Amino acid sequence: MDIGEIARRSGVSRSTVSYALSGKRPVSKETRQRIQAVIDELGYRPNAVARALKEGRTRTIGLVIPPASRRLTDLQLGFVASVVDAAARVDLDVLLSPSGGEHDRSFERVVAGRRVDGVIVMEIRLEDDRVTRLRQTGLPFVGIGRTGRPEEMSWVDVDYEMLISRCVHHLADLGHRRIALVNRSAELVASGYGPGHRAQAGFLHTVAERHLEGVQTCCADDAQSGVACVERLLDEHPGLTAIATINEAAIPGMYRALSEAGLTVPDDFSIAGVSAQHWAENLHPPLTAADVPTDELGAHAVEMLIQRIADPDTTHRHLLVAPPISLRGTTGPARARDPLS
Amino acid sequence: MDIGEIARRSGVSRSTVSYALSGKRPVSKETRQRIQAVIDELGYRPNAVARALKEGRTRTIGLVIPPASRRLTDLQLGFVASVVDAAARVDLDVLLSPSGGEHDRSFERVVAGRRVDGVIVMEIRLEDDRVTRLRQTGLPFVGIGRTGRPEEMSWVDVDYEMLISRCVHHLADLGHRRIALVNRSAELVASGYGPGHRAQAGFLHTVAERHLEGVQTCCADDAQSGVACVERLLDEHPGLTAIATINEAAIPGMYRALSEAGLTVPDDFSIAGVSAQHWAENLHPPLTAADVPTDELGAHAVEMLIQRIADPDTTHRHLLVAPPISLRGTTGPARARDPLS
DNA sequence: TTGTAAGCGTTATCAT
DNA sequence: ATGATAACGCTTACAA
Repeated sequence: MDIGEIARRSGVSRSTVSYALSGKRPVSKETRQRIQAVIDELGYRPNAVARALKEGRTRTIGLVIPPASRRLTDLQLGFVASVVDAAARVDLDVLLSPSGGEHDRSFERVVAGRRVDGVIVMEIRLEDDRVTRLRQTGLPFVGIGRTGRPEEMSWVDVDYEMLISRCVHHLADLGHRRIALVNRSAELVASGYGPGHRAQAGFLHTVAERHLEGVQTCCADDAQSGVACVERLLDEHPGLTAIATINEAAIPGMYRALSEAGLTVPDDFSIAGVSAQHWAENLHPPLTAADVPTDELGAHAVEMLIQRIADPDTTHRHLLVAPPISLRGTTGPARARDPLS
Repeated sequence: MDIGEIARRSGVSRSTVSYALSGKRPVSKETRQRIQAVIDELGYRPNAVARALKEGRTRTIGLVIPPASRRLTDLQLGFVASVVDAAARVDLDVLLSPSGGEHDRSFERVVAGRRVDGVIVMEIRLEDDRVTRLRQTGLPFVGIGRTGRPEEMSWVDVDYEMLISRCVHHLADLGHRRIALVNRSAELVASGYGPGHRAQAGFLHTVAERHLEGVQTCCADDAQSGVACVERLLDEHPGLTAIATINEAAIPGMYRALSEAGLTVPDDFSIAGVSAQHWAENLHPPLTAADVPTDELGAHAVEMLIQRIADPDTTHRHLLVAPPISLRGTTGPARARDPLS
């Protein structure tokens, strides 16, 4: 059943049906009602594909997520949820593209095949092939995260440099002198993952500024790795009393390793991080952390994208958030660790 | 730039370009190379929308998820990931539709607008409007979950009835006599959520069979509710020594409430559940649970859907899994609780 | 081996 | 107020 069918049955032309539906030109009340009756009877709905072809837009946005095979972190999930939610609110559909690996067939399909009006890209690297490709095609896009030349694109991002710096300051204020940064996975950081590098930068300059002893390490995004990471840290750096981290997925493991080493948090050891709010709250003990407002960021990304789709030549907009650190249960005054315990 | 542009520049007709691309009819080596050169130079990619209109299929499947606003459980996330993954593997894109609430505009758009070739629906109720609607439209679909008349549709599902029954048997074998079932939220169950009802059925008949004292309760899908739920349970049923549950999101809260009540797991209290494997493993202590193979289920759902798309009239297929219970750290021999402690 | 042309279901520009 | 008709970009009979 197509628009022609409706036209025939209501005794009007196809254009009249189209106009009755869109309201873009006046249609007499009687014909409109007659058409509507037929539509209701047959349950007709315009074919979105045909409309997209004709109109040159799909009313769909692409969301480029990390490959689904490796589990997404809670923060990433928060972004996905908020983008989907914000898009649904303005009647946009979301096409998922799990990309970032090598042969991004899905990415190419979505982007080069013009299946979408614009794209939101997650987990951006300082040098990012997908961004390069998007720029080539001219398809409007917004990053959740930014490249090394951030002026040249629209993005929303978390100010990891600032946040880690604040964490370190906070820990230093509590008297901690030996502090570790637990970063995301080594591969991710090596591949130029922005937050990893910026967290590192924030860590280094604050450690220097406060004359602390800083050690940084990478850790894969899971609890087991968190355990191994902290065990190694405690072993190699007996004087360590605190951790700052952007690796939320590893935190439960850190807790475990600490407690198995006989250390209580926050009495013997402090942890401060960057995380999704509900995640931080639901940990036990609840994590002292900067709560990333994923909802706000995702909604803004969608809004920016819509604007770029409407007018691709507007100047780029940026949103960098540095939420305050919420004091919860994992940071306290430094207490010297007995290297033999 | 369209296929006509490529045709012009290579001095052939548009159909030749199309055939050179699809290989559906032989094209001489020279012309093919000439065409390919032009394509490479201009970076041409066929417009997926036009192709979809012509071919009558979109090479896209819809995935109907619970509204993104209320957080998805780990199990749900596991399904989403595995569907996206399985679809990507066979070059299908996934269009997300957060539906199930009241105003399912997104669902209507996707389904009635024929934006997809088929749909996978999550969180199916015993009576499900979306299933009814899909049946009306004739669009191929597969459920992750099943309605009250499961023969009439294709689905994959977890045998919650069997699994909860096994949990209860396991706990009974360990000597527990007073056992609670912690279900999903009251609204969900009231709305006819299949797993909730089937878990209940399994619980009731096994409790009867083993002559146990069973109490069932609902609990929202979050840690806080888990705390409240267990507090109430301990308060109202002093003899309770074990819980069986399908509410994974509430488990961290249950742990907390138990430990705050001075009860250790599994020495004083046992818990057995149904959950995603990594979730069960990463809890502390790791949860004795039936590990739902989300990967297998998601992949099967996609495979079934592809088959139904290819031949909408094949008989319905079903996959009901009842993974074994993995013994981990949360179940042990019953020990009488001191009602005054 | 290649070209011509119809048609997928819309929307929108002309007419009337 | 309404109708005829030309696109949108592609695939695929049907011809040559």
